[in-house]
Amino acid sequence: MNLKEFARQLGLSPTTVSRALNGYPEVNEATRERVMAAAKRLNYRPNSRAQRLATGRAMAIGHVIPIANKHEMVNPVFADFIAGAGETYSRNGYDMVLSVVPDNDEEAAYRELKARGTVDGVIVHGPRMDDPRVRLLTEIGLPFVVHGRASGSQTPYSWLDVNNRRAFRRATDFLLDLGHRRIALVNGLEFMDFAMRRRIGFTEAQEARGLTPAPELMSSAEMTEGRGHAMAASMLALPEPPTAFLVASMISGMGVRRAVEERGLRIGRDVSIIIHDDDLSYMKNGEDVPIYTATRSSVREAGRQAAEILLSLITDPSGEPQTRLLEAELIIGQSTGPVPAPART
Amino acid sequence: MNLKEFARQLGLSPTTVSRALNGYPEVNEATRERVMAAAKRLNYRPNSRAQRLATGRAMAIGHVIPIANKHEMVNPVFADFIAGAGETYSRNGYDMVLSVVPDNDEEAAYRELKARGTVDGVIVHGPRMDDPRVRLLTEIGLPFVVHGRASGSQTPYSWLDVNNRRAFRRATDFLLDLGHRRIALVNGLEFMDFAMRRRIGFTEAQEARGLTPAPELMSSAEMTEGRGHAMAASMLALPEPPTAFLVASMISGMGVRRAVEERGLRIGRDVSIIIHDDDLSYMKNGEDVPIYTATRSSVREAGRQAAEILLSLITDPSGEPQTRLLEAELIIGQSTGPVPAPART
DNA sequence: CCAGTTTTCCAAAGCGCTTTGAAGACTGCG
DNA sequence: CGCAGTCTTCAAAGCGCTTTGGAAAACTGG
Repeated sequence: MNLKEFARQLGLSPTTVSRALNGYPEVNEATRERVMAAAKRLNYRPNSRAQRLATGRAMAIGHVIPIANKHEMVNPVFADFIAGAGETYSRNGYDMVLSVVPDNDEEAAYRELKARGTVDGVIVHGPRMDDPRVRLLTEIGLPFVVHGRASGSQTPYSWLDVNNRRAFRRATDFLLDLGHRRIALVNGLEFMDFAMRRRIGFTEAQEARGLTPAPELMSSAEMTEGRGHAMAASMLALPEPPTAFLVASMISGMGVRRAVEERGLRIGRDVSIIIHDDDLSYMKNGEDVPIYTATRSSVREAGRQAAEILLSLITDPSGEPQTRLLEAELIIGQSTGPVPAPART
Repeated sequence: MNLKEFARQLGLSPTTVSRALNGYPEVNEATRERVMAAAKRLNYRPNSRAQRLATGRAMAIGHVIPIANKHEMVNPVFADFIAGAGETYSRNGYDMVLSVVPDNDEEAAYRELKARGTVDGVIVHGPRMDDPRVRLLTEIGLPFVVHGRASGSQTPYSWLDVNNRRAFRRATDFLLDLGHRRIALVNGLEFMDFAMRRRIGFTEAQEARGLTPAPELMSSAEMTEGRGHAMAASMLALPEPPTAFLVASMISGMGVRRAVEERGLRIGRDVSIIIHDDDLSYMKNGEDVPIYTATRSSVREAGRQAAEILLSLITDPSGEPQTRLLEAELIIGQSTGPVPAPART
């Protein structure tokens, strides 16, 4: 059923019906109700393809997911971010379109999205330092919001980020207050902007107390269970092993836990662990009592808010870039405790 | 730049240009090359909104993600499935559109997708037994492929599934062969079709040897670390605790591991664990040596293949429903070993 | 009761593409 | 040279909606 036929059945012109459906004021309230009721009854919905062509808007937001040629991983926070953003989109009548592209085609993917008018804007995921996508998108004029930040970008741009530096600084301070001096950093890949900021927070906290972070206790790799395990295992094998770990994610944290337990050490007593907790729905840090002490910030909420920013940018294209910095909370769990008496060795 | 203007610059009619671009035979090869070259040079891309209206095809596939009113979790395998399906879509010029909807609106979401013509087909995720979506989609005539199966459905439909029953039967047999007799099942929610099949495989293997599975060793819940931990912890506290666990996912498995270690038991020696491994890119079961013995089946590959089936269904709507059953492989890791001598108690 | 408003509705022109039906430009053959 | 047959190109009619510019109808107040 199309508009023409639907209007005919109502004895109205397509114009009036369209206006009634879209809430324009120049239609009698009684008429509008009649139209609305009939639409529901006859299950009429305007064809979205026609609507998009006529209005010139795609009513869709793009998310480009680059996949490395072989087995690059899908970012595990992705699902939750998407869920959050999707809520916002649905509420506002937008669709979410995902493009999975080989990572060397990413630029082409954005250009295509713009040229074909498939979406009205995009969210940029996993920004690196000085990320080229910022310039590209600014140049081609496709509205965007970065989830995270791209330090070093010349042009201003919209972003939403967690205050990673402060989060890791606070976590480090917490460990220092517990007496820990051999604190290890099990970081994500440090060309990622967020990981770089976390390292700065980690370092700053120690330097503020006149301490120098030991280079052998700072590691960075992909945030998987396996890599977390490997990094922790090798550090625990050092002559002066760490008494505490600051870990980039829940998943790496599980690897660290495994490494600690393999050495027969007790978490929270022999070794303390703080993780960053993205509050993923399928990876809860305990039900009531947190398992890990953690810096927590909901990535789902980040998705919701990033989407809101993007939609407002699209609605009002003249506006300034918008930025939003979320604070992580430090939640105390069972994985931390005072530094053990230096009995060992 | 639109087709009309682009054609004018080339000194051709829009008709010819359109045909050249779309590979129709009735255009001179020399002309086609000239058009192609110009398109690249001037960066012309047909507007997808107009194309979709004119062709009557959406060139998009929908994935509906239901979110329960409060904090329902996002399925952790979702990201990898999407990545796999997305590869197939991209290769074939299709977009992927995700709809995040409150779970009580799911039916309405499908109806809307159909009525508005936003997508050409959908993938159904997380089927339950006798899933109502199968009938709904058949009824409204929206092509679909189920990821998993919906046992009890009357009408035939297309699906792609892992042979969950056989996988769990083999895993159980493997444990039985190692001498285990107190084997626990830490299953997913059993109104989910895949979980129900796994339980059948688990039970069958034991019954085939004249054994009766102990009811107190069969549990089912959401597949989270926390729930896995809780189920395992309570079973380990039984007077006759299990010597082996068959676990529905890597994540639950981590909870089981934690419970085992909390009791001071060693995995692979005191207690064996087999998990089902979806081969998620961010949740690898070890780099070279598998951490867990596991039934493995790549959910990413499932995504790729399910998408292929759906596209073929769309291309040839007259065809029969297609089904595909993937076998999981049993891979041997470090988490299993012979049943310990009955020294305990 | 009527000119002037305001309200309510409509005809028709797009949006940028694809596709049908037809015409023009070439062939080869008698 | 003329014509049937084949290639190549084009004009115009949609696809199903929104939106502009009016016109008709329904209210106003003097």
